[in-house]
Amino acid sequence: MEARVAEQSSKRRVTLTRESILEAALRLCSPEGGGQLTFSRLGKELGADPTAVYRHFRDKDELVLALTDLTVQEGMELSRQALPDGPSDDWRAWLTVTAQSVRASYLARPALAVLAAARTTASPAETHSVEQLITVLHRAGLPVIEAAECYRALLDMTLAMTQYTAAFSILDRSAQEKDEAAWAVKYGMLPEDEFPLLHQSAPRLTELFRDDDGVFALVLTTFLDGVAARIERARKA
Amino acid sequence: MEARVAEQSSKRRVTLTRESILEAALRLCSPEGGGQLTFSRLGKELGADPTAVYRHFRDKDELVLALTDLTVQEGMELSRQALPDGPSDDWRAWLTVTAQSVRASYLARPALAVLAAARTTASPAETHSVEQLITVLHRAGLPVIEAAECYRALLDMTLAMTQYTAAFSILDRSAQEKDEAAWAVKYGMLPEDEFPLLHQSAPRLTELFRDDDGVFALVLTTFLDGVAARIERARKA
DNA sequence: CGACCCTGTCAATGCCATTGACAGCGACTC
DNA sequence: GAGTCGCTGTCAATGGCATTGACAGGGTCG
Repeated sequence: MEARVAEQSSKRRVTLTRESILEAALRLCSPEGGGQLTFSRLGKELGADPTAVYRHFRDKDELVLALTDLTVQEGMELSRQALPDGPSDDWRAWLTVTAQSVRASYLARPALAVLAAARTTASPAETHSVEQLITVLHRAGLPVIEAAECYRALLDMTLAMTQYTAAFSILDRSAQEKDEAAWAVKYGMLPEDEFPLLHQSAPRLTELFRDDDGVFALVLTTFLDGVAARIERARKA
Repeated sequence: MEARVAEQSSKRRVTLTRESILEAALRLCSPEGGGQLTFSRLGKELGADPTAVYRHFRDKDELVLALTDLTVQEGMELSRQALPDGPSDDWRAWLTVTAQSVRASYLARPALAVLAAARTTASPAETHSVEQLITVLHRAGLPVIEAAECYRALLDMTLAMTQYTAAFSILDRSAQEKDEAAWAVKYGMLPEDEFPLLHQSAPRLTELFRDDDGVFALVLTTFLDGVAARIERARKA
């Protein structure tokens, strides 16, 4: 390694590492990076032949898996910064922050969210966070098993809805507008006498159409209300 | 149209209709039909040239949109059969049945669920069902707007989680097992002293791993508990 | 110094959606 | 009833994609 500088960059052979590839891939997944992850783009981004990546990841699936790991991990990290060190008693804040952090990490890379699809990351990224989360729920009064179930339910729901949002955000403007227009028309034309309630709530529904974050917030708080009910029930028993 | 019979089937020109295409496409989306929707497969299924479909749908997106419409519609239809005619007072049953029906319709065609991704079907399929659903919630004590929000939240959550499940079910066995194995190992090796609660709930968590329906049921009932709390709150005010 | 492996390169394969030119055929016009 | 037009199926071609196998340079280890 004699520091032969990169002036010959034209034909210089680049050296890839697992890390450099992951980094570049994450960049590509973000909207600023183009929002599409393909081998050819990845090759260009790295200044190497697209197929060189295969030396480090068996196939695209493995690459995506590693990326989701990083992303969930980042989300958990993010939530840790926003939360007090030790397990506090404010379970609601814990769950909210965790869910929103994971969601935010994913939404920063919509392309990844779409590819990740069903892959519930196998590595309980940041196991400590998970343990703490369950602890918080348990201290609030939930039996351990039930607390674990809540954690799992919350995470899956969050991932699913986030991926859903991401998929939509990736569509080109035209498709999005097409959807929105159709939606607005349908709700605007509802005969008031046949669908009184729907007609009455139409404005709110159209408003919610493009507001995925709003819908997510809705689902989340309702879910948390459910958890609260569960906790209360457990305490009485 | 002189009933020249199909003995000349080799070079006979098939006539496509929007309906016949949709039908064939739905067939392809089901696991029995191969579980993959592509133009070439669709062409073969119809006995026509793949590109003939373009005469009836501008592109794949339009086709998929029409298919999701049909599917949600079928789900709503299904739920109507399982429910009493007029709006009853058992809002919980209503929401449960609706969610599970829509989910079932989608899961019968995992390939579609994956393609549909973010496309919240623009046509409020079976507007009557929606109106009824909101009515039920409103009669239970929820303000109209809030009832509409609940409907939207429930539907989106259901669609998102279902698509999530579908995506996983489409992976080949090997990938699924890879995930599962990694998962089990991770949870099995957790040091008990560092992660006491996680260690304790590991069996339940691994059990939930492949049980997407179980997780969905969990999310759903928790969500409904939340709705119940909301209703109670609204009644008091 | 030689064998070997790690890793980047290159050319090729096969699937996919999509397009444009063409062709049969029915309907409609004069 | 002949000509014209438009609807719709066919065919060949394009460009993007993941993936594979043969090759090659260069570093390492014996």
